[in-house]
Amino acid sequence: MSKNQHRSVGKLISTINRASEIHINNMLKPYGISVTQMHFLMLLYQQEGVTQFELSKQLYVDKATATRAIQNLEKEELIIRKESTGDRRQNLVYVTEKAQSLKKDILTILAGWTSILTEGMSEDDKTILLSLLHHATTNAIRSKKSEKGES
Amino acid sequence: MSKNQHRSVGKLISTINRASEIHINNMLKPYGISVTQMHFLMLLYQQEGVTQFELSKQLYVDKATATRAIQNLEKEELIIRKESTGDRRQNLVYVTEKAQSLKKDILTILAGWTSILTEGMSEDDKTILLSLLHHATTNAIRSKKSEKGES
DNA sequence: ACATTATAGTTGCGAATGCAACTAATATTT
DNA sequence: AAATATTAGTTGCATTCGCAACTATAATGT
Repeated sequence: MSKNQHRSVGKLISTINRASEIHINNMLKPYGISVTQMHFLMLLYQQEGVTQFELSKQLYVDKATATRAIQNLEKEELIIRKESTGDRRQNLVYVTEKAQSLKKDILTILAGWTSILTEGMSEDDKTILLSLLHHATTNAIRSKKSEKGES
Repeated sequence: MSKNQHRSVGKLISTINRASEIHINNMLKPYGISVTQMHFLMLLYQQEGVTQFELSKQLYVDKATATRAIQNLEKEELIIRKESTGDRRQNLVYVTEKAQSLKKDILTILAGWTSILTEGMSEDDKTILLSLLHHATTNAIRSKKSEKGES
C-alpha cells in the first residue's frame, strides 16, 4: 500500500523524459546530433530564416543552449547561418539539403518513440494525453515567466 | 497553420520537465538539495533501510546517480548509511530526524508545483493525466529494459 | 576449497544545460 | 548627435547525468 504511492505528475514526467532522451539520443547517434538539436531541426523544417533567439523561445530553452545546439548542427552541415542584413546582431538560420534528406529518418525516429510511449492507448486517450500535456506545458511556461519579470 | 504544429508527446514532456527542474530546484535551494535528491528522500520517507541500488531502480536512474544523490543527502545530514551486516557490499539508507522535520516543507513544494501544472484542469482530467502518464511511463521503462538485456 | 561469475557501490569522463557576465550592434532618450 | 539602455549571440562556470571501468564483496560451479 505504501510502495509507489508517490506518483506525482512531475516525477512521472521526469522518468519519461529521461527514457526519451536516452532512446532518441541513441537512435540519432549515427547522425551526429542530439535530441535537443533534433528539436531545433524540427522547428527549422517549418520555418526558414529564423533567428537563434526566436528558436530558443519556441523551444523554451536558454539562448546559450540554442547557440551550442545550432553550432553543432552547423558543424554537421545540417543548417547554415546568415548574418541578417537588417540587424547585424541576428543570425538567420536555414536548413541545408543534407538536413532535408534526413527529414524522413528523423520523423520516423520521433514517431517511433511516440508510438512506444502511447502503446496500448486508444486513439482517444492519445488525443487526451496530448491535450492535457499541452495544457500543463502552458501552465509550466506561465509559471516560469511569472517567476522572472514576465510581461 | 504550420507554426507549433509539431507537438509530440516527447517534446511537451521535455518542456514541462525543464520547467519542473528549474522551479523545484529553486524552491529547494534553501535546503541544499536538488530535485533528484528530493525524489530519493520521498522514497525514503516510505521505506527504511533500503539499499542504494534498490532506490536507483525505483527511480529509474543510474546507480552512479544514486551514489551522488545519496552522498549529498548524507552531507546535508538528511540520511545516514549503514553498511549491511548480512552483505557488506550493501549500504542501507535511513532518513534522519532532520529529514523528517523537512518532510512537510518538501511535500508542500511538490504539491505546489503539481497544482501549478494542473491549474485549470478538472479533477477528472487530473486523474486521467496521472493515469495516462503512468501508462506512458510503463511503456518507456519497458522499452528501456528491452533495449538492454532485460528479463 | 578454489576458480569463476555476478553484484553493490564508487569514480572518471564526456556531454548537456541554465545562469551570469561579456561583446557587438541597434534603439531610445535627452 | 551623444549618451544611455536594450537586444542577439557567445563564452565561462557550476551542476547534473549516463556510461564504462574499477573495487570489494558475495554467490555459484566444479
